[in-house]
Amino acid sequence: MTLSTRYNPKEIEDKWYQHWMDKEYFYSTPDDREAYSIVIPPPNVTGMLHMGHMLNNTIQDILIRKARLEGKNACWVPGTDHASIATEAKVVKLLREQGIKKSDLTREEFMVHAWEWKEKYGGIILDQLKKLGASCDWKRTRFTLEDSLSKAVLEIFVDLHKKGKIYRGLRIVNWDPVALTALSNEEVIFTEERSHLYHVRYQIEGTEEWVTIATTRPETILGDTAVAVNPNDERYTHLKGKRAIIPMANRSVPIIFDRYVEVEFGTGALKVTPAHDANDYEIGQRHQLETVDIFNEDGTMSETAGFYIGEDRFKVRKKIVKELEASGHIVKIEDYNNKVGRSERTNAVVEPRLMKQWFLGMKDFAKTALDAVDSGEVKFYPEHMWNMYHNWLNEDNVRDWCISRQLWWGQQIPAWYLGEDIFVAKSEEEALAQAKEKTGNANLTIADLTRDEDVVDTWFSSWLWPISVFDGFDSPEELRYYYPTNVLVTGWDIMFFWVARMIMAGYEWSGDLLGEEAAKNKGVKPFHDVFFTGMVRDEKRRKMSKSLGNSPEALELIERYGGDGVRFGMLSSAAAGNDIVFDAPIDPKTKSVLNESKLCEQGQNFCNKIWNAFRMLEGLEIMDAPKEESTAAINQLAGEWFENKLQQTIAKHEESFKTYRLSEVLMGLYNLIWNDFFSEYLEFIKPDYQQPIDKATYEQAIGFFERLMTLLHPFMPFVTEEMWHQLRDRADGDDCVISKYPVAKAFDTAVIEQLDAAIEVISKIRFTRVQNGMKQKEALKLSVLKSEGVEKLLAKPGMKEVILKRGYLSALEFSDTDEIEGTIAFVAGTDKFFLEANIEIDVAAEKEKIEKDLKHQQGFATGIEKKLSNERFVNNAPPAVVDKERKKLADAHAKIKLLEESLKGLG
RNA sequence: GGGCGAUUAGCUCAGUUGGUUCAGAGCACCUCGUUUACACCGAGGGGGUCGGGAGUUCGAAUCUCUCAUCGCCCA
Repeated sequence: MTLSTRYNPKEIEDKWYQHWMDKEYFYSTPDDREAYSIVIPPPNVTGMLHMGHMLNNTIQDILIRKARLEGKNACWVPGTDHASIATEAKVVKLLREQGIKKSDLTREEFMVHAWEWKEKYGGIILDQLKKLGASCDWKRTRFTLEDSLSKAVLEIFVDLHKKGKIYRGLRIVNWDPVALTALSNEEVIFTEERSHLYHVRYQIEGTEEWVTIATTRPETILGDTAVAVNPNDERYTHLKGKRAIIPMANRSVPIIFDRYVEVEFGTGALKVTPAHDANDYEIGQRHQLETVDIFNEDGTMSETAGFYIGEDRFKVRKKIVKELEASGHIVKIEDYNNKVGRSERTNAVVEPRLMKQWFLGMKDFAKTALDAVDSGEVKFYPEHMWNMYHNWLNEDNVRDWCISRQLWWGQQIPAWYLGEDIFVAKSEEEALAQAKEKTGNANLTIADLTRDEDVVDTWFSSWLWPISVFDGFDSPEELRYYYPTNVLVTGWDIMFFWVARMIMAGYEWSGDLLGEEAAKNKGVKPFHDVFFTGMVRDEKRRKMSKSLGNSPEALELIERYGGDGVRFGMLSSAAAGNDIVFDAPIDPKTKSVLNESKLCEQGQNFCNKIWNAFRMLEGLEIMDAPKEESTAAINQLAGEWFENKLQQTIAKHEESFKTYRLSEVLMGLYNLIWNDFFSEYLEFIKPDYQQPIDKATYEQAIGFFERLMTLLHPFMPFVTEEMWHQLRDRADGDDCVISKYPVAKAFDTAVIEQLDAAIEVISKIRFTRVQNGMKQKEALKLSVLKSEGVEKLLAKPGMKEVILKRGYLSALEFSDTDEIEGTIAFVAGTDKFFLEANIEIDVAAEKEKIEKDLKHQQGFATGIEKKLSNERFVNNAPPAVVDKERKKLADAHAKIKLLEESLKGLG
């Protein structure tokens, strides 16, 4: 059978993924083995695979596959997040297209539509992950809104309420006038936007005097209930006890003195609108001000405003400014950049509104979450992420979490109202029982109670994810086995939304759920390590996102370069934790991103190289024993050398894995496989054209190849599985995905160095040939000036033979003289070699080259001499370092001597 | 305003506790090479005073300070 010269990932990748699924290799149940568990950061159920997902999930897959190869019980739990706001918006939109208004539906009817949508379109992303090779335990696929997870949400809501941590309060909240729901602080994105600072004058009541305030939001004037100045501001002290008249509304409001007001800002006088600004609200609280809410929920002016009722706030701003200008109230208008908060989901400008909402007190939680990381129980990679985390969670910054959302797609808050009373309970029955007890009225029915219409924030379910995916709230068995999970791999952008909160939840509940003993033995944290991946950015360093259109299509990339190629590309650009600039170029003509990537191409080329190296091996004829002793010696030497290189690499990679330096491991394997194994080892053992190879060497090569495939498997699962099966006839179930990961063994650097020295000689021979326009493969004689070192080196069996073979030499001889007619000399290591040259030697050019080298060596030697003559260096530096310097100097001197002699020889 | 990170070859980035020629990788570039596993290839090469300045040290890409530029988080 002849194999194509091209590796074709398409059918191969699908074939093996199906095979792994059929064999249920990704399926995990608790057993005697050590568990290695990862929970996926659940992508939005509405989501499509993007570059961030690919990076994130490739990393998780690498870790989980490696654990599996190491014989651990690897369990990667997949799933999706119900994403209240995003999904509800999608469903509402779809219904609108069908002519159905959400407001015409009951909650129950809406939920039926929403679930239909979810079943039909949701979770496409999980299938996309399969294309990438993700080895999730698909039987465990979870959804944050499924029954058992929702049940857990209600339970912990009730629990936290009992503990007094959840409360319902009247606060200024972030209101999204498009999604028509409150948001948490984390869901508001502040960006600087160009706007204006309006200076507006208010008349002092009963006088002809005016006070000028500065505001960016003149439309809120109608909700003003005071004018505030700083008590230390001498400009305004005379206004004590006076009142100001609000333009248009013609209401009179007090002039108050509050230290919050910045004297330097604007005019030093501030209009106070307690209903529409968090700071103003606090001022209002301090001075018992009235709050006047002038907006409807959709951001239009309300009846209370009294003007422009029903018109949008931003249109009204313009109209009011015009009106104020006409009435002479505008003193001046300045250009001004201010921070505008927009809803993360709808991009609507968030309106601060005074509302009753449910909150979770964060003080204690924040401390728990801080301690977990401070104490080192939970480790962050990269470490500096701790700073951001710490900054957010410190007492001054952390604020209570608004957890209620005015939506339907989510877990409905388990609170029932009867008059002024609130009953929080897991079920209606319990709530009713509570109500009966409280009121003493045994005749109450559930119809007398009104359930809270709101749902909880999506993150209020996802913070339980590491516990709830193992059904930890129902039974401890799986939790005791898989929890704490080994590592969480996620982008740092959801550090506060999710990571910090999972830590809080872990410490809050898992202790009780695990039971005392298990909690003590295993710990209650949700994960040991958090590996924060960087954001994937485009050429201009913008975050890749669908809305910007700057992200290549993930599936297109896989289609083009194969899953392995894309995995390689993602990872090779992603050093631990740093943001990555992905190389997908932008078409200058269309301005749209091209689904191309040099890095992925490199990965694809790597697959092809592996494939072709195998084709060479596969095409060899095999004989029992080598015909010649020299061949046997070379093969023996090559095998020894590569075995040691391999062990050296494995050991190094173990260290890198510990700190999640995965791209380092991948590049290491790339070099080991391509350079050391293919370019050196295989070339050493490759027999002459159409000659057979001996069985032992062939077996050894296949053995190396096989181990390399296991090592590479976590990174490039498809090509390695394919090669695994090409390399040998395999019994059923003998698959690379479950092969045995090599354990690092001792290695001998001396063995590595010796052959490396020979490789240097070979390389110099080639260089000499290229420099002098000589043929690469013309058999030439090489001589070497006798030295102790080179004699010892060449005495090693196979060493001389390997130089002869790879240098295309006719002979390799020792010489006693340091000048040989008709040769070109070069220095390798500290030895001088003479390559036969059947050409006219350009003496001048040769001299120039030697002089250049000589100059370099002399400079190098001078540097070291200076160092060594410095007493403080010799006395203070560790002896090993000094010795190395001495050795370096001796080598340099030896080289200088050889070069000088060569120069002399040339005349 | 508070905090974090970055600045190394034309480009994208590695460089772990300061010490093996440590200044590196990939891509790009240049020269040569094709009946020999692979041109998605092979052999060889050029290219950076590690953002500027100062300091600590026997020794600094690495530590400290400072300036500059860029990016980000929080207010």
